[in-house]
Amino acid sequence: MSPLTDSGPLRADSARVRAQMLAAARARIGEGDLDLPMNAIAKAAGVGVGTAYRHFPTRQALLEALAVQSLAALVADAVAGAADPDPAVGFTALLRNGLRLLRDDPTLAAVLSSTEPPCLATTTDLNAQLGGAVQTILERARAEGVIRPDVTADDIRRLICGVQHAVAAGQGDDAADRYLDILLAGLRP
Amino acid sequence: MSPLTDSGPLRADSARVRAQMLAAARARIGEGDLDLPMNAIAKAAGVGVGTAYRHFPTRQALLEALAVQSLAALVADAVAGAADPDPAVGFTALLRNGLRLLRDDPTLAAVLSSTEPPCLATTTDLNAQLGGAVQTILERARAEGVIRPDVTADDIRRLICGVQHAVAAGQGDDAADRYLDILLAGLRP
DNA sequence: ACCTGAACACCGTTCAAGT
DNA sequence: ACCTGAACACCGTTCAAGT
Repeated sequence: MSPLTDSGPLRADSARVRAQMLAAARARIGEGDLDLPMNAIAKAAGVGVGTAYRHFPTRQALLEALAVQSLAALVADAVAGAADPDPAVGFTALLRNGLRLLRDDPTLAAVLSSTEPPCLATTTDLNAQLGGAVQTILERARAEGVIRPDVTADDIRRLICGVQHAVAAGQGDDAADRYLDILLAGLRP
Repeated sequence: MSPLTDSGPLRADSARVRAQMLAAARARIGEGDLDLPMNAIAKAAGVGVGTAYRHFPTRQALLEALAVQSLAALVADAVAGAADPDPAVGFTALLRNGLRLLRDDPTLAAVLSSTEPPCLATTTDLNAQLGGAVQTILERARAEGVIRPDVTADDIRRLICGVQHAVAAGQGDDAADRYLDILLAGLRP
């Protein structure tokens, strides 16, 4: 069973290698270093480069594996938002939570704003779940008349990534809340 | 006179090398290749790598040199917008023109959304001119009551780069106009 | 079967040697 | 003075050889 199928349990040592690589990559990212040299990560994880490539054939695959946690959290938030009694509250909560997750995890921003199709089936699944939940939120908000009628789930994904980009294009100031507010105001009908 | 001072005329051959490098870099970018390998550009321009580095000590310097045209055009647009009889018109024209220039020139996006200070004095100058003109536009629009009072020139820079990012995070669709509209609506008081 | 790491190609950057 | 390109360090990626 290849790790690439990402279905079924891995052998114990394979899972260990995978975890060590992810930990090494996260350590690098934690130090602000956003690019992930395969050679360096393999060495830090104590495995040969070939083994590293067997687990993550491309840097994008590694990036997606790192982002799975945050992406799953975002899906959970979106599902919760879709079930909120007040559609407007669910909608604003989605944007607020999304922006927070994007700020806390740079790999999520990389995965969410990528134009390429995902490497991992898990990412594809989570993306689909996210799209479904966001669409539900939008339909309910639209029925309530609290958002522009022409906004799609894909628009929301792109716009929230754009706001994150704007927030990141400055020093650690109070921009996040203000920009989120501007986006919310702009999305009202 | 070193080319790095970017003041005063260059010797004829130096100017030729510079132009050849910029042309080679633009050719690469034109093919969608956004990173600029110094070795490859030096070879394409027919000069040694050392000479390439004397002209552009870092890739950021090369990027800024490529962006100067677009940045100057944006400054001109902003100055024109600041002189518009109708502050609201000047303001919307600024955002519209800015987004168009960002879409047409990927190097402008790289330079405008960079958090690092510029390499070239020219970039610093143009940035300052741009900031001044945008601030004038904002003050006039604020006096007219057509924008939120707390929006700064830096916010505008970051937000327009964010919208560009959102536009770029999709296929060639009609997103640019819609996202610009959302931003404009969000910026109203 | 799986893992290793030498090996090849490539890019950034410097600097001794040329003119 | 200025230019050249060999040279060194580094990273991506593959694959023959080991276990």
